[in-house]
Amino acid sequence: MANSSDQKGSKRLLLDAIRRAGTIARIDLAQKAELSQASVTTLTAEMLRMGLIEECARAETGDSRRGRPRVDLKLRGAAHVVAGVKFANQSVSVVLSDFEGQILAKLNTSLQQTVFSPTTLAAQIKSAVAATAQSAGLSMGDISAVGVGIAGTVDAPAGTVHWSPSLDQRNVPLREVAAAALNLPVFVDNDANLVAMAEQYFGEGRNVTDYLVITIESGVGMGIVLNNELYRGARGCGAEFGHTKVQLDGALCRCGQRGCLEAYVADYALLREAQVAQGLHSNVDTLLQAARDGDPMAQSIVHRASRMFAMGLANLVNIFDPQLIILAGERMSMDHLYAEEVIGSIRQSIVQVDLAPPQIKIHQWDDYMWARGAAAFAIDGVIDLTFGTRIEHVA
Amino acid sequence: MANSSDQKGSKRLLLDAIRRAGTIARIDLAQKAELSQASVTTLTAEMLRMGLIEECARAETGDSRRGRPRVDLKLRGAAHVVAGVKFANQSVSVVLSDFEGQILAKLNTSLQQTVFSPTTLAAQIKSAVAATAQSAGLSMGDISAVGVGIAGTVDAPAGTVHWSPSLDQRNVPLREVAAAALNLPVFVDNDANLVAMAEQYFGEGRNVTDYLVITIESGVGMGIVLNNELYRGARGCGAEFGHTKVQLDGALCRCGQRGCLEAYVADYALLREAQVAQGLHSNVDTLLQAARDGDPMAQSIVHRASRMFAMGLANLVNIFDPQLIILAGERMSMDHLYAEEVIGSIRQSIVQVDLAPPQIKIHQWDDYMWARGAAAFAIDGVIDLTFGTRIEHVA
DNA sequence: AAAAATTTATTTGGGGCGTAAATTAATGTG
DNA sequence: CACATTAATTTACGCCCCAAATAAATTTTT
Repeated sequence: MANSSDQKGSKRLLLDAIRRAGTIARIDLAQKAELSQASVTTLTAEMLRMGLIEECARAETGDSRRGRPRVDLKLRGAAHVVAGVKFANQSVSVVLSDFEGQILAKLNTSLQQTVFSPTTLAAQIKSAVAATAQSAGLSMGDISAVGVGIAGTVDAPAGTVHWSPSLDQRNVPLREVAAAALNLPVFVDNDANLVAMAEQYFGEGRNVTDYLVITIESGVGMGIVLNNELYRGARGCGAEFGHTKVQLDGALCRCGQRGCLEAYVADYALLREAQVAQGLHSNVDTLLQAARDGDPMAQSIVHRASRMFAMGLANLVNIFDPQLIILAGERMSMDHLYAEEVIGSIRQSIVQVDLAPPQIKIHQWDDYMWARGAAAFAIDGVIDLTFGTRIEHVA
Repeated sequence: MANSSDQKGSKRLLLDAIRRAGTIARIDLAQKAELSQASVTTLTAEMLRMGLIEECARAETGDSRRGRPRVDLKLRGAAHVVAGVKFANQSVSVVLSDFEGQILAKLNTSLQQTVFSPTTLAAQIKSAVAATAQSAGLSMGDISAVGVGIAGTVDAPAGTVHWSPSLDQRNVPLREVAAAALNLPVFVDNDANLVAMAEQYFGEGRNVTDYLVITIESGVGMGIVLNNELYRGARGCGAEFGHTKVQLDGALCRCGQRGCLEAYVADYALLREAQVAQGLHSNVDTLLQAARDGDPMAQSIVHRASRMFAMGLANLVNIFDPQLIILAGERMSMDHLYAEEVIGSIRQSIVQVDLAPPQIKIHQWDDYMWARGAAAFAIDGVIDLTFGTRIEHVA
């Protein structure tokens, strides 16, 4: 009975510490990972041999300490190339990343349909990845793993998609299907979790153990990282922040229920109000501009959305007491929700204690935020495969 | 650099498994704990020698299997006596428990004041524990550890109380103070967490890894257990479910803010409405009785409280997607919040997926629920001390 | 009743992992 | 150049857990 996944393994621990630090000397690594210098030497030597990390010249800081100089270690970018795929409603975006997280290529492809069968969806992923690889002068054979993010409820450990707006079937074993099509290891997760991964690997979550990541796309998503690990809930359908209720019998939501946060802050919610109010403002940008220009109706719409959003966030603080909340967005059209006013409002709605309230950081990403998260997920998977901490399901 | 607390240790793992199972044979233990039979033999032998567990005759179930019969193991009750203390507004309740969780004695003492200095509070604890011990024919010397639960914000790992309604100072190192007074190891935690511990050790949480425990006393409390461990948040002031907002600019709460769940479902909230409505119903019981008797005003008050409560719980499900939610209460006066109607309402307000929704269990405890939780906390602490996984802070 | 089969528990020998302490390496200082 | 200092490596060892072999205790078969 091999204890398959309960121990992360010290190598994994060190690799994570190196990634978080960027570059770090062995002696500091020993301290951070709470291992002896001897173990660090042994384990890093092995990882050097495996090509996962490399030594690098120490940056020329005027650190004229005497004694044997430290030698910094860093991840070896060339160790692996992974692809991150975000499957959205209208498009597929792909990022090719090296092992350090450096982006080698990006590509966004628009889709002709919105709903696919599992095999055609896998084929879409394959062709998108192949095209991206080609643009970087690489072939599929150069890629070590593919991370796929998709909206819906996903059982990530199992690799199955219980339901997704992009799939015409339920309970699809997407990891197997895609792995067979691509002939590569594939890792699948809910798209909100991807952003949390992106923050953990490349963003604001690098040196924090417990945090929440909130995203606003067309809906409102959340990723929960506790004790450095993604929290997924019992059925893999937790973190549905967008459908927490902020008003009894409130506004009608896309999900069919009433009073969901999403029904107050999402694009469609703002536009719904805008139409009633004036019959104009066909898109969110013009609505927001009107609010900025002093239109009272527009201001009222935006103001209520902000307050509802602040209330939802304050509830999260009261429940989780996280170190940090990251508001991750790709569009500035949502900046009314990320304003200082909102953050101030949150501060006033949380339980007051002596201690400083959680940090709230706004992290603006580009359009490839999700795909980068998928790439992070793929890197994570590659490491697991390398150290045998995850069972592979590849054809 | 001893890695102090990152590994739970296999002995601890086995002990927990034995506790959860009640009685269990070694071979099943090996499977549950994912250890080899060899390790189970070795480790249980050691724990038998330490007196923590004991073999017991197999219950006479008609299991006429052939082969060497299994020998069940169980916790050895006599291994330790611990005290659990719940410090409430008007009273101190104490439970003396053996290592199995069997209650040896209980005692409730009413208090003359509500606010104490740290040393007098510690003295109160000491005299209450001593009196309870005496009633069971025991002395302080027979007690291995004391768990203390207190309202307020508590940093349990550090043993400090940042703020409590029972203390006249802030940031009190209550563990040290009480340990010095009692000359025993003391463990302090927030009272809401105690109930979660009680459920984990003696209640509905025994065979569940991820669950929430909701309590209603004068306020609304929550304990979060994730991955078999109490989640405490970054500052130790999370899980403030009672102060999550369910209504923008809603009813005024004791905490000074508006729209808190507590301001809709707590005793004082119901009575506030009752007064406005009719000027009668001086206590919750008569109000509830009036509602049952068909009084429309009373029904309206109770109905709204139920709906708000359901909304709050549904939000928790949407956020955590737990396996189980336990509604733990000591009084039936709150049964309107625990009714089937509420549970049905929750089911309708959560994100709908194919999978079965989380279980919701109602667990009615007696008045000593909190003190039993404190005892569970003390047992946990004793085990940590025994296996050296926690640093002791005793005088 | 003895032998065989079956199931559980223990013993044995060994391997992996990480450590403390000693050693080696590489630098600055006087 | 000796010496102090700091970092990294090597060495020897201990702990923990496991697979396999063995022992123990029972039922079934003959």
